[in-house]
Amino acid sequence: MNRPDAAEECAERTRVRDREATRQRILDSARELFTTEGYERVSSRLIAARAGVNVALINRYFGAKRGLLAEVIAEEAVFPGMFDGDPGTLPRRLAEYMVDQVLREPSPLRRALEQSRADPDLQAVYQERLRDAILEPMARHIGGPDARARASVAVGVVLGLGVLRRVEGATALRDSDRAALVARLESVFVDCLRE
Amino acid sequence: MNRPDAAEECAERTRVRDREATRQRILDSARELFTTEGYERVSSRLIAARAGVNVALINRYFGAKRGLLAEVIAEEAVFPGMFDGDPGTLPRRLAEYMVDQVLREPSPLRRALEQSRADPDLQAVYQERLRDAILEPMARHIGGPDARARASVAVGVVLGLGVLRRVEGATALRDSDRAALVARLESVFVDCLRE
DNA sequence: CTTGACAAGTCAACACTGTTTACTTATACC
DNA sequence: GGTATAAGTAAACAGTGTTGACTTGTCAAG
Repeated sequence: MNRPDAAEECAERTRVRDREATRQRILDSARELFTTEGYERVSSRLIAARAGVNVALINRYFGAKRGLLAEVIAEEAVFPGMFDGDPGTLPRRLAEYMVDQVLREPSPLRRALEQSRADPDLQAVYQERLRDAILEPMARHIGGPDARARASVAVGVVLGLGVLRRVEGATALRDSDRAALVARLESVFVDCLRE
Repeated sequence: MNRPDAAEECAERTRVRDREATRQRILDSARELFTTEGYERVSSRLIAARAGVNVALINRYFGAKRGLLAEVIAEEAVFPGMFDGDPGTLPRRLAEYMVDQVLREPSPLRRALEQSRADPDLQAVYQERLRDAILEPMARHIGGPDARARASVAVGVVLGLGVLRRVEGATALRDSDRAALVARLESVFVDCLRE
């Protein structure tokens, strides 16, 4: 049916049986769909169809649909380069990062991932990511006493503004003066992080 | 089968056909299950079974499952009495509220509802609730220029600490000194809200 | 070159979800 | 007392994630 001629299948020969290539196809399809549609809106069958593979391969290669999301999350960078510079300028850099994330549309993947936090099975994935990629690096970066507690408050602000932007749109913040908002957030982060 | 005798059914007579009572039974069952299990973990059929009614009645009375959650959310108070007192003491009261919400286990319903934010169809419900029950009251309460923007930042902090507590457990914050944490958050909220 | 083993890929089913439609039945009013 | 109307029911629909048995391509050893 879909193979009208055995000789014609050379046109399909670009896709030989290749575990790694197939895995990557699925992963690419998932990332694209999660990005544009969000985790819960995308079905396994759609991901598989878009990747041109069989549905069962998702579970074969990733255990389950959530394994796909876990992998997509794992390969996404958070706060790129934020914890490298001078710790004294971290509040300012955080403030600018937040404003530029709040004011402009957030990255589609970030948006999709934030929409996918409810899946109970994903809780562990998010927890690990939050701790290892954000909380701990920030705590190490600022140093001093109670570094983790101080970092936690700052991270709380970051997360909260993200939620506000997603749920309510953060319209009031997007309409306000950028410099004033950066200054306000900077002093907020200073309070969060000071010893 | 479940009616072995027509005369015996008088034992079941406590439940006559009563629209309002049935509606309430479903609502109670849903609130209890959403509270203990979370929205997505609870199926319509389970809610109906627990309420002792037919599944189809959920859609008859609430349109859809999400209508049930919307109603549960609507009847739940948020920030009780927070926007009544002196606006000058709002940062302190917010800080204490957050610490006592972060340190102790949050109300099960609040926890369940926070876990249910991913459902795309619920977005509008949460948005309306956030604006009408939190953002606008707080903006009115603090007054002054850019009240909505200032309130938005404070609400962002509130939301973020909730997310942090739910995802990561906010262990570092729960282990830190209560008075110090209240003081830190108070100054954070002062920064958020000051003109 | 042929054969066999193993991995890659497929298919159909399972158990579940929320929702709808057509149906039955109890209640209250004329 | 009969009947319209609402309350309640049963069964199906279309969809989900997931699984196990199956087929088939690939590659190495005989």
